[in-house]
Amino acid sequence: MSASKRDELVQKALKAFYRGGFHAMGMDALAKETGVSKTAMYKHFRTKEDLILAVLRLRDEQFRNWLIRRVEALAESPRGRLLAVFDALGEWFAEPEYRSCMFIKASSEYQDRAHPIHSAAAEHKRLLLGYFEKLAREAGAKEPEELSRRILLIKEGAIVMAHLGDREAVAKSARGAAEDILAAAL
Amino acid sequence: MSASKRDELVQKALKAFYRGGFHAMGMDALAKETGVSKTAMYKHFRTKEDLILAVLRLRDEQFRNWLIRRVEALAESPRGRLLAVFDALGEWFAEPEYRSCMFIKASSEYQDRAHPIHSAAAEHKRLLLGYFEKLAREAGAKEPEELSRRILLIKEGAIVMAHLGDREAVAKSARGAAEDILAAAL
DNA sequence: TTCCTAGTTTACCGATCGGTATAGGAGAAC
DNA sequence: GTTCTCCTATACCGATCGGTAAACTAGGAA
Repeated sequence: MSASKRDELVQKALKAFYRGGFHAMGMDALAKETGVSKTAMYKHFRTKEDLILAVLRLRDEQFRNWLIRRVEALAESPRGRLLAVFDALGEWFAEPEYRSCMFIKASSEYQDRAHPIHSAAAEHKRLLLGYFEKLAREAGAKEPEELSRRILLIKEGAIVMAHLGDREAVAKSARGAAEDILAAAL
Repeated sequence: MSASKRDELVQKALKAFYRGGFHAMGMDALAKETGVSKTAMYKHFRTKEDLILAVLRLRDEQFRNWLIRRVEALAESPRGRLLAVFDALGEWFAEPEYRSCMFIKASSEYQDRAHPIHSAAAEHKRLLLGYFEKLAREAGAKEPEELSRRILLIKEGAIVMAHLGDREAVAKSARGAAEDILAAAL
């Protein structure tokens, strides 16, 4: 089992599902887009669902690594980093390929809370919340748990609205909202 | 063309699409769920897309009417009403049938900004923004446009997170975040 | 050389997709 | 009673769905 080919498939499938949606992207179309034959895909993954779960695992790792790296490059203090989250988001929104959050879309298409895909989406948000909570604690917040929930709320709202409206204005408003919330919480 | 039968179809289709998703809910399954024959459905709507657009029009009207009615019942002052938005949301989240926002899901499945379904979702958010802006203006906000954007941001974030995590905690945090933002904006 | 592995192409499976055609039934209007 | 409207049920269309079977090829190891 060539691990590199498998990873290549997951990476290309990630892009394809991100652009096309999970139900709308069929396995035949996926084979054509990735350049990997259907037979090979089913050698690596028993079902489409398994492939999607692998895609989500990759995306979770990819996104959180990117966000943390970016935030740490943009600001030094914990407080500055909580705000830098929204500068990083602004950069993401400015990419022409931006199409909302893969996990929000996954939970939209697989709504049952018991479904593994829905759970994977929830887990991603939980991990993000953990990072924000760490920053909030370092920043000396009175209630770091509550502050991190509010930061996450604004982040998710920004992602949704950036997909539907003026992306630049959304990033700015989100940062402004975060400033107000930080001012009240520290 | 019996208008009442048509409306009945749209109402039942709304529930079916809300539970099942747009791509996942096929026209045969829809006929079974609504009790309306496929032939009759295609007498009223030329395509599935047309039916979905009618569903979204109904949902927009339904949701905004409900929200405005609820907000006006919960508080008298414009400031209080901006906060009551999140009490109303909390009531919505508590319903067992709650499954996120139909328009967020629509824009997740139809991502192209030029697609009529995506546009309908964007329009719904624009109308909500208008309502919040009116309240912000009445409340005497320095920048009502900016304040309304921030309120909408928190509302959308709350809807997403309520779909993925602890709904009660989300509603509370959203209200708290809105309080901070109102305090800074008025 | 021989064998195994990892991948390919092509074709196929039953089911479902969105959409249509046909025939007929129930009820109101004339 | 007849016609028109609105609906039904059933069957069908070609295309695509997720998934599988079979035969083949290229490369590396024994």
